[in-house]
Amino acid sequence: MASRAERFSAFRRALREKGLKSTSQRDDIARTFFASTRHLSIDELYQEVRKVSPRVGYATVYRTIKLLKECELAEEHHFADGQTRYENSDSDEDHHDHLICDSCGRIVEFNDERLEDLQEEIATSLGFVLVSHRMELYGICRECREGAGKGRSRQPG
Amino acid sequence: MASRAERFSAFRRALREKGLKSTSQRDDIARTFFASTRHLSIDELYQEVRKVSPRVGYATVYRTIKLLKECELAEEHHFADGQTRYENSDSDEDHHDHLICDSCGRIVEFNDERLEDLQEEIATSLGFVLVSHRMELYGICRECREGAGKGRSRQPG
DNA sequence: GTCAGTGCAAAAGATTTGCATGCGA
DNA sequence: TCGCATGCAAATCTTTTGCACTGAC
Repeated sequence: MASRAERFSAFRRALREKGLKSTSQRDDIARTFFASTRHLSIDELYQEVRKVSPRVGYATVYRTIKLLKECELAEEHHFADGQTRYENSDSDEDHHDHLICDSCGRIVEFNDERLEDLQEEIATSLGFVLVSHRMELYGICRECREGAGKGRSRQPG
Repeated sequence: MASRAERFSAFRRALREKGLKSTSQRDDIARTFFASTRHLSIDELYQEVRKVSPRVGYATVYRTIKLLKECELAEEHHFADGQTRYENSDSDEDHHDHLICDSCGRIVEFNDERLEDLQEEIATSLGFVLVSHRMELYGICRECREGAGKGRSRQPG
């Protein structure tokens, strides 16, 4: 798993290769994004970045997260709550899926090779060549069941 | 699998039970929706309904599809293309997932018990009680591969 | 006759875009 | 210097809401 610093370098390198400029806004946004381990919404990222650099606009955050997606450093998720969220992704790392608590919003990542194999098999049997997939499990986590649903209150991360 | 007529009756019955009125607009929208086997976007549904009843507004379509969801007669999907689509659902029928062609947009439904079992097992092992899940596979269908990607052009159904 | 339902337009929320200005290479 | 990047505001796009009028019960 690449460190924050390595990802940040990868971003600068990617910009250079694309002939794009490094700017203080892009740096601040990328650094803030890489520093988070949560699944950030644009608004959360914007609020965080504003703490460091109070003049950045929404548009720049949108434009920069788009660049991060293109560099495969950010992964976009549309979970059931409707909010678009972005996650630090890492091509070195194995693919993972998400298990989300319907009560507190907690997001747990998991990886299961059997699942991946089964998906491949299903796609093939239907005549498809599998390119990607999306899978989310929704349920109630142990803390919420034991605390009668009063776990953390909807703070996905 | 319930027939169109049975679903339509189920809808009228559900409205009555909720103390809501049956109106010609609701009837037209529901009938149009039940007549489709595709995964309709709001706009597609709206266009179809307008052929039958040219004065219905978007708002009524939105409001009616919301009712259909509450009655569990419509299922909402947010596929990767960003468009919200609605599918005829049927509680008599087994749950199914979707396999979507990245090239032509074709949507194939499938069901695999092993997948369901595996999901249950994964959720349990992480301390969750599984409530629901969402799973979509993306790939390239045989027709698009053989036709060099020139299959049907982005007409999900 | 009543009150929920409808159509329209306006509002709201998320994202994108146009444009004058700023700043990195 | 030159042109891409930025910030702002306006434009889009999707979905929801307010309101006066209509129509189902």
